[in-house]
Amino acid sequence: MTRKLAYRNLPQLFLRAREELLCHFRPIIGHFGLTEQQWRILRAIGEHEQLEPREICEICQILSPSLTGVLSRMEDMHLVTRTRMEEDQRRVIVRMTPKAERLVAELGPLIVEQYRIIENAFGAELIQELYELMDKVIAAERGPIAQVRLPPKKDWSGKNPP
Amino acid sequence: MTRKLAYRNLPQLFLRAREELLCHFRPIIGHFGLTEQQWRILRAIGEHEQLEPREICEICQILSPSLTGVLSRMEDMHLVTRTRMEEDQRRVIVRMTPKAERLVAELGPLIVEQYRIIENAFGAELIQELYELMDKVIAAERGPIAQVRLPPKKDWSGKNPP
DNA sequence: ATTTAATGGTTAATATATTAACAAAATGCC
DNA sequence: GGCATTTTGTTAATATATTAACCATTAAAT
Repeated sequence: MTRKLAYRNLPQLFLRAREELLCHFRPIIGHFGLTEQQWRILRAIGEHEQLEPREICEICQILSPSLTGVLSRMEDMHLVTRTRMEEDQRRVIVRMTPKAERLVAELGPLIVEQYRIIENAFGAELIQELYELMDKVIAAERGPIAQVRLPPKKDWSGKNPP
Repeated sequence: MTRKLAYRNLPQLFLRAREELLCHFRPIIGHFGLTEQQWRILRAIGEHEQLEPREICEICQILSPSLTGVLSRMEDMHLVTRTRMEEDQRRVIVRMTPKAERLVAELGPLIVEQYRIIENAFGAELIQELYELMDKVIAAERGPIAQVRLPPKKDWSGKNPP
């Protein structure tokens, strides 16, 4: 049990906590032939009627190059449509197809129900505290955070024996 | 702002919170030519001297098939060694190379320092609360959690027009 | 009116995530 | 001893993540 480093690792804990919850939703989403990201996107569009890719990126925490592929596949599945804007030929509008709306109408309530089950299991007050703390982490106004000074670069990843 | 669904989404918040922290470490890790997962693994081995793949999976929150590739690449980079156990030919021991130990010796303190900076920016008490809540989410003893009943499967992902 | 810089998306290359299927070694049982 | 079962890792196929480079369009500056 030699611990050479302090082992506190919040990002890691967030990942585990996320998985602790997600594992109860994954079966539902998968049952409908969707991936987690596809569902996140449908859900986001469902809440806003229509969105532009960069908005989806922000809401769903997906990077732009990644989103391109996801949307493309969802288009192939006839779940969303992408239409270029007239006034600004760079921008794009993403909308749900009727098919996707029917899907969300079936899937959505199951997710909500599963949330209720989890909230009961975890306890409402714990869930409440979590929301509050997450808000503090995410939405808080903080000045810019300093970066430690980095040493000059060496070639650590080189494929030559040490 | 039509919200057809309740929009509470804890897993999503965990993801954002994680990114809120991780973005301050990514530059450091990248500077040394490592990926986030590679660093997680080195750090884990650094704390335990040696680990078996399934232990790494559990500690680092990486699935087995994914780990196979990561370890393989780290082996190519001469950062870790994989040796099969004599007594049980299925199992494997993963260790750091001296090169990796030097890397950790340089990288580790920078991570710790960056943690201190972040802790200051976020406030020690917030960080403390986060650790406590995460423990409640992760380590808590809870009975099995029910799953909502799923409807019969339809072919939502089919590539035929609705 | 040009030139320049910024914006919104995409492509490319590599790394990781996810699910299913698989293979070999160990374990338990008869 | 022989066979079913479990355990540990891996392979395969597909989806997403990450960084860098790129391209077309628009906005800004001269």
